[in-house]
Formats: sequence, structure tokens, C-alpha cells
Amino acid sequence: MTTVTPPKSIEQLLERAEKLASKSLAQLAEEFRAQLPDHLLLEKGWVGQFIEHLLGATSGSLPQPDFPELGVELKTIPINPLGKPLESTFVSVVNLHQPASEQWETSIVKKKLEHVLWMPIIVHPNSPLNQRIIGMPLLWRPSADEWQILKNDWEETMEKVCLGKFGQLNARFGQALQVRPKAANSKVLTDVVGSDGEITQTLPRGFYLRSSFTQKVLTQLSYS
DNA sequence: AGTTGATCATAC
DNA sequence: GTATGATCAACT
Repeated sequence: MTTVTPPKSIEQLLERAEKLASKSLAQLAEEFRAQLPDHLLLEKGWVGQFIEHLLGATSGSLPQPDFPELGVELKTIPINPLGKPLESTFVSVVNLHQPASEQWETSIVKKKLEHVLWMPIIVHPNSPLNQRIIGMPLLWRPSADEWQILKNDWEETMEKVCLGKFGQLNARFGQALQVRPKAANSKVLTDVVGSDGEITQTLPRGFYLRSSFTQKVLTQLSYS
């Protein structure tokens, strides 16, 4: 695949992103000599990683924004032709091990969401992967209202983790930031401190943005 | 149809 | 196992 150097500025990053808009995955795969899979069943993160390559992201699997020098996180998001998100958006894993040492201000979630480059991927119903079209990118910073909601959700989650209430750590909580399993499968377990201070095991979890939240972000409406 | 829980590839 | 990139698929 053609290699792309890291962008030197946010302007350059946005310029690159805008040049991808309205192109299909088939076009881009040809242009950058990439092997486009037939479907995402076995490579669910393929589109996201492809767009990372095209824009010159470097973070790999480090827990930091995709463009560390620019402080920008890249998120691809599948939308239908009307602009409605088809999925939630994964943000980062939940720290289940030393939750008491975590503060919102220094959290990975806050670092990543401070500045996000949204790359919508337009999905027509029942159409193959290679016909998906890149939409117009959106450089987003959360508003004060959005920050408040995200912070509250994060703090309520981490409080449950600190108290060892893993049974309450499910997808039903959180207005914008939701907690769901994040593992290879449901048999994967990780050591944690339970509600009585005992060592137990639980499923690894991740923070996800609900699609109701990202929908409003993408249409530039305030979330309140 | 929307939501919640489960799952897949890969690097280290 | 844990982190990245997410979407799949069962359930309500």
C-alpha cells in the first residue's frame, strides 16, 4: 500500500481528509494500491485502519490520539445516506485495575475526544463494501454542554468500577458515553477488585459513544 | 428498528 | 491479556 507521511498541521490533515470526500472505497483502494476485503466480517476495523493510512496516522495501538503531535483523534463512522449513524463509536478501554488513580481531566477518553476528525462513511443498504463513499469530514471539539455530559458519564462509570460494582457496568447507563464489552469473546476475563475488596474476574469493557450523541455531533446540533 | 452484549484481526 | 481499529448479531 502507498505510504503517507504524517500531516504537519491540522490544516494539512483537514485538506487531505477533504480530498477523500465523495470517493468510493473501490476508488481509494485502487489509488493507494490497497487490497479491499469483500466484507468486514473478519476485518471489522479495516475501513478505520485504511483511512488512518491514507491520512498518515502513526499511533498504532498506543492509548493516545491518532495524530499525537496535532492532538487529533480520527474516527470513521458509518452513516446511512440520510446521515444517520449505523453504529456506536468505540473510544477507549475502561481501566478496571487502578480506577481510583484516574481523573477525568487526565483520562484517555478526554484526551481523545478533545479534538476529533470525523470521517463519515456513507453506506447504502445492501450494497457491497467497495461502494461505500467517504463523506465530508468534520473537525469537532465538544461544546461545554457536551463536555459536561461526557464527564458525568465517565465519572459515574469510574465510580462503579471503584466500588467493584461490575454487575452495574452495562450498556444501559450513560447518556452519551456507554460501557460495553470489549474483548475477543465473552470468555476473556481480567482480574479486578470486587465490592468486598476481594480479587475477582470480569469481562474487559470499553467506552463507546451512543449513536444518538454522534448523530447530533455530525449535524452540528448542540446536545442538551 | 433500536439497543445491548458478543465478536474479529492484529501488534506487542 | 491489553491496546488499537470497529461491526456483528442476538435480544427486546
